[in-house]
Amino acid sequence: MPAKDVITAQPSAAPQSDNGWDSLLQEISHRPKRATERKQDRSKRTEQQILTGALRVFARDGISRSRIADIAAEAGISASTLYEYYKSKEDLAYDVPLSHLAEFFEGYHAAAANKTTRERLLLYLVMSADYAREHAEWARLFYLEIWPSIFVTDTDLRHSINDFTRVLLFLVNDAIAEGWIARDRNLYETVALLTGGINQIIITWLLYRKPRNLTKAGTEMAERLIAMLEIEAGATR
Amino acid sequence: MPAKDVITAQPSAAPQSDNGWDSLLQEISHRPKRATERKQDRSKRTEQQILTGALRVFARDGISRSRIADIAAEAGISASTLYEYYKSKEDLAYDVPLSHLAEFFEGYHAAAANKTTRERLLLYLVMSADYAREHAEWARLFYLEIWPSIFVTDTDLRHSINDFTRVLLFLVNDAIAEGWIARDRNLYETVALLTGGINQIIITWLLYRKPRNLTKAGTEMAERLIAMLEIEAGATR
DNA sequence: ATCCAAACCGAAATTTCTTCGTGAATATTC
DNA sequence: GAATATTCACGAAGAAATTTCGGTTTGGAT
Repeated sequence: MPAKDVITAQPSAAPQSDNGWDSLLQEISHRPKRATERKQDRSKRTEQQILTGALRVFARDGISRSRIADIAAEAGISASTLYEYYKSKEDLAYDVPLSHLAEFFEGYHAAAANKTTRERLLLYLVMSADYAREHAEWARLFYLEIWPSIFVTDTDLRHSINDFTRVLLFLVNDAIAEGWIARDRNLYETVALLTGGINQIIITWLLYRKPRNLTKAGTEMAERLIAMLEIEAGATR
Repeated sequence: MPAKDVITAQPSAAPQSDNGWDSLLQEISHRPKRATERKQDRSKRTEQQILTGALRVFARDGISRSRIADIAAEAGISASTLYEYYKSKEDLAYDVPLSHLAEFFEGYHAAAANKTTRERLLLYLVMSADYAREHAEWARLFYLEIWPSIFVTDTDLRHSINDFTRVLLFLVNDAIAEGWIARDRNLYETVALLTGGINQIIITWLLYRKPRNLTKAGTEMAERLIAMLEIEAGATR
């Protein structure tokens, strides 16, 4: 079944291509962890402590200023032991956000079940903002350092970042098929608009703690964006 | 004259408060350079060569991976000499984008003269994208490393980044006064929408070179954003 | 031409990341 | 449950980069 079918499918009240949806979210929230799994319980614990400590230190000092020695101390191990787990500081930095991303997608997948496309889109934007608020350290690392970094070539991470966009692409596609987002607008431009709008709110909050209430602001922005797209579709119909 | 006047002023065909506009752009495009000016011609040349070399190396390798020795080599000086000019690598990284920013604001100020608020807003967004295209190395450094960095405390740079938003705030304020942007919408949310939309296009271009034609995509996005705001204002009037 | 400050550089110090050899802890096999 | 193998941990040494320091050269005013 060519991907084009998603675009040319018939509009319907319930979101079409639910199979595509579930398999997409399935794939996204269960991306394989690293190939080499830890053998002993002790080291699974240590691995978790490294990730926790690294997240705290990276978020506090930024990747560049963070010191391996500090992270190791947070994790209660020596610096050299850390190299048994990650081959470099960069490698560690790029692994830290992955588990949170999977968690987000998993939570979203569950919350979006049995919803219309419009509700799913709204929920996605709202949950993005809300997850950033709930996991501010992670959000700092992810939105301010990882996402914009052109040097993220680590494939797992790059995939996960692209997944963020893929979900939106899927939903906007459905919305176009359902007729409430303008068909004659560039698909990627619409996605950029949605991503940009919500991310800008998140980034501003991370940098300046304004707006005070990120959940409220994210919801407002999400509702406004969707309403605008609907009006636009109506105006050009 | 309190700042509120900008908000409560009468709508008019030509943009009101042109004095405020000119003094804002004036201030923005002529932020003071560093306090200690170089004394000899030779070192003014060297300073320029450092900035040029640093921009190239930072854009190519990223701030973190860039080496002072490489930058010094590009500038044709020894590494230790570089420390006569900048007290650290970070310091240098944060100084590099400043002159380009001033140049952008200066160019915009000239281009925006004798235009309506709507034209000015459109021009601002379009020129932002276009300037990034024309100065891709600078844009990489600025949009992907500097802007999102929470650790930019260097006041000059922080000011300049905020200036980017201040111009939009000013224009949206005028547009609200003129009645073509909804008054009942949060001002900062509208600015976030504009900034986010256009930045997302720029960032995607920097990361993936898509869309191919950034100027065209930026123009499309800018026109769409403004049209949406106008429709929104009409719908809620 | 002389003098002084500014600019420059090589070498050394410092800081941080990373590797390596070895010993301790844990799991597996008999 | 002892012997063996594997995994995990660490201190010390090595490597790579930033930054400092002392002394030399250069530019420009007098």
